[in-house]
Amino acid sequence: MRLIYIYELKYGGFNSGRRSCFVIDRLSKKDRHQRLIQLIDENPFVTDRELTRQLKVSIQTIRLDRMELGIPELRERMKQMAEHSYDQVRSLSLEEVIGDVVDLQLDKSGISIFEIREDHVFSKTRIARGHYVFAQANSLAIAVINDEIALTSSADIRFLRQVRLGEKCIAKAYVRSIAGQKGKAKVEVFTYVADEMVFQGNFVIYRSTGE
Amino acid sequence: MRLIYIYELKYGGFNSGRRSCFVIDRLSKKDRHQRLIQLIDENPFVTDRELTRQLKVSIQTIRLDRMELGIPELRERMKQMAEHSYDQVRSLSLEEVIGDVVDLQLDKSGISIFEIREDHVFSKTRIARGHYVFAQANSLAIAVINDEIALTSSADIRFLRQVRLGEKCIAKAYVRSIAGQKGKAKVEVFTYVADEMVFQGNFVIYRSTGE
DNA sequence: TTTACATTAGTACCAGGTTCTAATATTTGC
DNA sequence: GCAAATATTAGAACCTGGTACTAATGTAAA
Repeated sequence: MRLIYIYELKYGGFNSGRRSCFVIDRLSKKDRHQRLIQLIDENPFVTDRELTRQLKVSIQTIRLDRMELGIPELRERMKQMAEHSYDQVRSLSLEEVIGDVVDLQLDKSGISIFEIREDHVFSKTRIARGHYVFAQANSLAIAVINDEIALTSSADIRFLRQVRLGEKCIAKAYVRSIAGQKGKAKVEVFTYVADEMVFQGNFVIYRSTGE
Repeated sequence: MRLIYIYELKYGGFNSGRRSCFVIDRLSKKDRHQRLIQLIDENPFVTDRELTRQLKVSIQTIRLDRMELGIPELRERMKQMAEHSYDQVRSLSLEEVIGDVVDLQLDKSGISIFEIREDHVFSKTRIARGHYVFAQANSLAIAVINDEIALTSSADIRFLRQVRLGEKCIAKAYVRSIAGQKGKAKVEVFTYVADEMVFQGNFVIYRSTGE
């Protein structure tokens, strides 16, 4: 009985004391979650310890909240940002000629080889960025056209399977139609890694002989 | 004397044993430093432990080397990269990546700017190579998808008019559908030079949340 | 009042280090 | 050939920013 009394006193005391605190400082779980998301969004470099100060709850609560919200720890957040920026910087320069043309029969067909290196992959997955595979095919499609000016007009492409670091892409282009003196040529390109087709594209190439 | 003798034996033994190791496995300090710089440059996410394997020296040596060369620890490197990219996203002026992302609303839309320079054009015509315009759009389509792994599955693209040296390409991406937890998202990208649309693409992006 | 949920506390453990001391290995100079 | 200088390795204590887990306690709803 006495214990209960003490508890009641405690409750009462804290209640009247805290209730105002509640209104001013503390938030409901939902609101705290919202605020947490906002704070991390504003500053992704914030530690749990700093969050406890701002939200006035224990560090365990912060961690439970992150768990529930699926927000990774600071280091993981930084890592993800770093990887992202690394990928961006990496994708810098597409070389002038992408792939080595090893065979070329103008207006008929061509073959080029392109090896996927560090620069061409996403650092996390080591899978080639699509535009490199595209660039190889696009360059070949243009090279195979025997014309002063040849430009890609449109393309319909499929990435059939991911290409990984170290793999050699062999692109084969076939001219399907040339369409007269001036106009559009259709070129089909298939890219293989070993026997496996990894990319297929139908290119429409604009061409104009003379000027 | 006996101790010295033992030492000499040891030296001799290790020498003849190690000398070959030296030639095959080990490098001089200078060479190791060069290699260390190279390795960290190639993959900034490498830990000291991984470096010990590659350079065949103890972890203490790696750490002394980093100290001498002023290379910070992995976490600090990641932090710097993260901060750099964070600053980049916040500020408008960026390096020449394949398009500078100036606005990004994940799973919604994004905008990137890419200026066509000498490197990006056919020297003869001064018209941009198609794959650069494609790369800008492709990178943006992937960046706009809020996912661990996002890869281009297929694309349907149109080059509406030639883009010339010095022109600024403004690509706008819109996520049209996300298709659940795992699967394919559709992203539409329009690239403009001033008011004129020069490129349009429909990308199907493969995405996989978690792993 | 009992039950369910929310919050807090505390412990052990981890990666990937720093900092320091100390021993040993190898090279260099004389 | 030997001492001094330099290079390498080993180990312990400590740090940050966490995870994973157990357990107690506070608070609201039935």
